[in-house]
Amino acid sequence: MSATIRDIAREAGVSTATVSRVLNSSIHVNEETKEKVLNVVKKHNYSPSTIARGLKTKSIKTIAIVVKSFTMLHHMRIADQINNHFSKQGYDIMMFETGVDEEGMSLFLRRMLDKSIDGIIFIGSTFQLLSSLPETEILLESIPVVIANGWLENSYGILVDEKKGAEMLAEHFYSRGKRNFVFLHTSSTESCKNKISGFKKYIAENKNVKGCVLCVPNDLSAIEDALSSVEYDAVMAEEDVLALIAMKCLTNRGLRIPKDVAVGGFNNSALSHLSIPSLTSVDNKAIEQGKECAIALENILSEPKEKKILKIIPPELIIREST
Amino acid sequence: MSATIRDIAREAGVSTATVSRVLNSSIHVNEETKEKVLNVVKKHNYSPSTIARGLKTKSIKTIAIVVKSFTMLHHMRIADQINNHFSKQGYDIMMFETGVDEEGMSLFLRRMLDKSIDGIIFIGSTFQLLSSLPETEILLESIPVVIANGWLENSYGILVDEKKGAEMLAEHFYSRGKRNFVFLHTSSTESCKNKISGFKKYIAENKNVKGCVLCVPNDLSAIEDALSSVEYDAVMAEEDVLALIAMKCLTNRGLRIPKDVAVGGFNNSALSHLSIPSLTSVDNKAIEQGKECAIALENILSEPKEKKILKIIPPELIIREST
DNA sequence: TGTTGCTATGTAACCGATTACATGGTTATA
DNA sequence: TATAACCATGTAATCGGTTACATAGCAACA
Repeated sequence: MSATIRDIAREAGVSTATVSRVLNSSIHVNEETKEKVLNVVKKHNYSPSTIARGLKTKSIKTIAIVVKSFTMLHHMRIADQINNHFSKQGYDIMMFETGVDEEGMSLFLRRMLDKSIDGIIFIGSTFQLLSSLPETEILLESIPVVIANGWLENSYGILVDEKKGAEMLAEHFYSRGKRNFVFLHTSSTESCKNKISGFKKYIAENKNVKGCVLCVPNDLSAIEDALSSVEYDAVMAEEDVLALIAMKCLTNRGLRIPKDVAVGGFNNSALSHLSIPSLTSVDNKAIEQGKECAIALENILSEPKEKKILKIIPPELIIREST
Repeated sequence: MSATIRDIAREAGVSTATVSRVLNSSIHVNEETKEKVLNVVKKHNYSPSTIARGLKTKSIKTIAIVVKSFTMLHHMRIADQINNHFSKQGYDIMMFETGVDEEGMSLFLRRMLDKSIDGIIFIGSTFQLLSSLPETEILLESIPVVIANGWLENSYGILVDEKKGAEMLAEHFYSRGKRNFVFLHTSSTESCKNKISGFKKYIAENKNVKGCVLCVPNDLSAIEDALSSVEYDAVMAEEDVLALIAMKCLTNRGLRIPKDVAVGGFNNSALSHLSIPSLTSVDNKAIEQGKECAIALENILSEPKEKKILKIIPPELIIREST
């Protein structure tokens, strides 16, 4: 259908090697020939087949981004930054949504290997589970890998200090006069565990503060029930959306926010300044994380030796009306 | 690094053709040979290179999804469905985030052509602009294209009847006793224009209803100003997030929702039942749209003749506390 | 027995690029 | 003038698969 390098070569009266040289401008080519070739190229709107090139060069200039779900906004914000960075450099982005079961994951990793993908970025602490898969070792040997919000030996990890974030939020509750905290969560990802450990640490270090951790199913009435079952004056929710749900439950029960109960979440998502009252949230720095991931991967691509690095980004507490 | 078909062939004592046949099970192969080959394949964890195969077969089994931004949740919900559908069939998903300027778009289309991509799905009415680009014609001839929320001649379009949705919401305002509407928007996409035309149609057909359209910059204080400048008892916002912003402004001014002002949005996003009060919204059927897109593309892939079809999905009004 | 047909498999061309190596021409150096 | 060095370009192998065509073995049929 569309022209091949041979067509161009024939029409320009040169060999395919010369056409290739003109296009990749590696070695010097006579100006005249160069121009002649470029004219034919332009005339036919020719652009070399990525696949054919990839077969020889072992690179198809594409980065894989792996997320648990396309609808997790926080992760997509990270992906967005990665895309911005790499599309400027002529890379394409392949996106994978993986279930979290180990079997699906193994299958996925194996598929990854036959595609000559240049690098992989996993987004989300979910992918910590990679460490337990036998395929992971082979993968790490063959393809540069960066993980956002997680870390594996022999890979490059970008983390936000979520434990610290939880401590900051707890500290802030305290400064508002609250003494009886609840940590509310529906998942039990690594990320959530980190937050819980920060929460518990704060409580342990401040004897006049009480606190408990509530794990609830992701369901409005279940959350309502759970929140009615204990006493508290501050709720820390695993994530902004969950914080909004909590706020809704509290408001329904006639409690005033932040007077009766303070509420805080994580991620500083777009929603947090839209709710009424607006939501205090720990910003987990999606944009920075995305940028750092992209830079990290780019470095590995150009300097294949550097690996095994862990970069920790400090979170930031964004105070709004809910506390 | 990893084994090639020749390695497998040698070790199994057969020719590469036989290995290929075993793996693609096209022609019948002797059971014994088949088993022998499969053993070697399993032993080396061999899986054929997608690229090498693609060079010959002109298909790399990947679908491109094109969106304006990864952070547009409504579009990502559609993408999510498409991914679910195609990953089951062994396809990979390449995702592109494009600016909306024509130049970037042209460049993008050209790049698309050298990748032997099996099909493209554009998500969003933004991509209506394709109709004005010269490259589009070539693209449509060479690759199956489906558009969600838009339509081009010679392509397959999946649309939600947004005009109707706006009328439904207006009708609903009316039934709640409201007579003076505002349509609030920040963008001027095709999608938004459709909603406005439904809004205006309703007003034109109901003489005792007044209404105006406010176009505002996407900025909290600008929206606050705009909403203070006119009189109304119902606000229809282009999109749920904008509706939430409007609700926030109204609440700040001491207006009660829905008693003083009713508010409705579009997309029935996850937020809409979390706000206080929860938000009435026109469900634009992201899940159905995604599924229909995937099915449509799959049909085109198997029956290349069928094209030029337009499928219209009816929206659904989800009534909540804000009206 | 000779022809036909079928099955199982091998041989090698091909997909469309890149690139190591070869070549021929020109210029600089001894 | 012979040799080296360099430049511009062509030739052909190569990447790792698929597949049209060839072939060999065997059964069936007239």
